[in-house]
This record gives sequence, C-alpha cells and structure tokens, in this order.
Amino acid sequence: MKNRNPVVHKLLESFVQFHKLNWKQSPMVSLKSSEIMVLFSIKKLMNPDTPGIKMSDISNALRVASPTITQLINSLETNGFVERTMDKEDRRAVRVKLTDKGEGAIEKASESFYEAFNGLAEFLGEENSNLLADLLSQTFTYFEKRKKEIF
Amino acid sequence: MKNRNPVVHKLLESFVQFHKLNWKQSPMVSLKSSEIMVLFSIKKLMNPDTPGIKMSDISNALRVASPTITQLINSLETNGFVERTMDKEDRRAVRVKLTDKGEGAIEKASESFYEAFNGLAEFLGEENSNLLADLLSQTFTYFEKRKKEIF
DNA sequence: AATAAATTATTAGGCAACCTAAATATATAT
DNA sequence: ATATATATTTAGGTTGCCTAATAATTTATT
Repeated sequence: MKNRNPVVHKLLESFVQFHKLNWKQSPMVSLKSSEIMVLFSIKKLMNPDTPGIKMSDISNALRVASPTITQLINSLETNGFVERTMDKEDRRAVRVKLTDKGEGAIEKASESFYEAFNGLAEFLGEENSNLLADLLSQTFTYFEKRKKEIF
Repeated sequence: MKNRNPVVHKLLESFVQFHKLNWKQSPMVSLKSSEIMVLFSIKKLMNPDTPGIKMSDISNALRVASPTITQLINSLETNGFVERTMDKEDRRAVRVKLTDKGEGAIEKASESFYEAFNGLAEFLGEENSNLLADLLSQTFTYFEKRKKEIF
C-alpha cells in the first residue's frame, strides 16, 4: 500500500473501521439480529391476501442460503414470533407469517432502528445522508460487477 | 419504518446491502481474511529496531480480543507466515514478526487490495471517494458515541 | 401414464470470526 | 513477602453463514 494514491488508502481504512461497526445491534434481548432481519423481510413481503411468505422468498430477499432460513425460522417459530403453515396449492412449499408477538417485536425493533438511523441522518445532515446512501449503493454495484468479471 | 423520513430508510437499506458485501475477499487461497488483517497490522506496527510486535499490540490495533489473536497467530505460525520469539525484557510477552513468506503474502495481498480499491476510487471519482471515506468515518464516530451514551 | 427432471424445504455437518472465563507465568506495587 | 496487575494461552461457546445430501412434491418429456 506504500507510496500510492492516498485516497485509496483512506477508503480502505474507512472500510475496515466501518466494517467493525455493530450498527445492527439487536434491541430485543431475545432476538439475534439475523432473526430480526428475517422478521423484517416477512413484514415487507407480506400482503393481506396471502397466507404467508415462502421460505424461498425470504431466502431470496435476504440473499442467504435456504437452510439458513430454515434454521432461523425454526428458532423464531419455537419462540412464537412466526407461524408455519402448509401451502395448499404447492405442498412442497411452506408459508410463514408473523404472529402478534412477531408483529410486536418488529414494531419495537423498527422503532429502535429508526431512532438510531434518524440520529445518524441528523448527525450527518440530510444532504450527506443521501450522498452516503448513494455512495454505498454505488460501491455495492462496483464490487458486485467486479466479482462477476473476475470469476 | 412506515411513513417516516425517507432518507432514514434509504440509509438503512444501503447499510444492509453494503454490509453483505464481501470486499475483504481473500486473494490468497491459503489465508483467511482475518489472517491477512493480522499480517497487515504486524507490517504496519513493525519498525526496524524491535524484534517483533507484541500480541497485545496486534489485539489493540485490530480491536479484537487477545485469545482471537493467539489463535490467528498459531495458524499463521504453523503455516510459516510469522515467527514468535520471547521478549527478553518482559518474559510474559511474545514478539511476533513476519517471515519472508509472510512478507511475500502481504505483498501480494496488498497488491490485490490496492487494485480493488483503486478501481473503486476510479469508479466513484476522487471527490466522491474522499467523501465516502469521510462519511463512513463520521458514521463510525456517531455509532461509537451512541453506544457509549446508551450503556 | 411412466419416468425423468426440477423445485421446495429440511437435516446434517462444517467453517470463519469472533467472544468470555479461567489458567499460567511473570512483573510491579505495597 | 505478598498482593495485584499484565501478557498470553487454553477451553469452550456463539453467531451467521455455508455446502451436500435427502425427502417430498410438482412439472416436463417421452
């Protein structure tokens, strides 16, 4: 990394630092942050005229392998945050929906996420917040493209 | 997360996306990225008139608990990337330094990191790259401060 | 219709990157 | 001399993922 473009070095340093950041801090003592992410994505995908979300849809939404979702849903189900039901049209599929407890949990989590990120948005200022979000998305695009090109 | 400030939502979304990003992709098949980070920090801390870096210094530099460093150094040592020596002034301490193999490895890793981040800097443009690095650092500051205030 | 191929989810087992608590050895302070 | 502090290691655990193999069912092909 020697005597090269200092911007590059600065970028790398900030990435390292940022990466350590635990911004996903679970506000619910009883839920891991991966579980909260699952609840969020169920909430987001859910619509009133379906009996629940398919495992594979959660897996796609979170870009996580399906056995991972199985495990997370197992734990969420045994703790009463979600319910599994059989899909009547496709008996291979499983439909998952939030219980009232689940709804309550994401209500709280949502509150606390909002508070944290609202604080950040205030701290950075609206313009910078927008900029940051855009730059992060661009960075994501860059690395995804790069990955495809290399392999 | 309903009908609230859209900037906040956008920030959160971009964080989620960015967080998944595997920008630390280890270029050396035989080294995990945590191990590369250790090698980097040894290289950075090293100075010609010491016989090596103390475990605790690596641990502080990377902000990782010392048993974690012990494990990483164990593996790096058995694979010949670093060498442990006793500290003659303080016999509790251990000094770690890079072997030639270790130097070679971080040379290559450094090359490949630089290439990736240089590409990013070009992709974003110099001004935006600087901005991104600054905003990430500010974000780090914000969350660190928040953590302290809450607990 | 029968068989093959694809899809959905689960089970089993593993890995990376961390952590804490307790143990060991040595150094420093009282 | 004893207590306390520091440096490292050992032992064992957690989180968040993964792949390969299996079971059940659906869809496509002959």
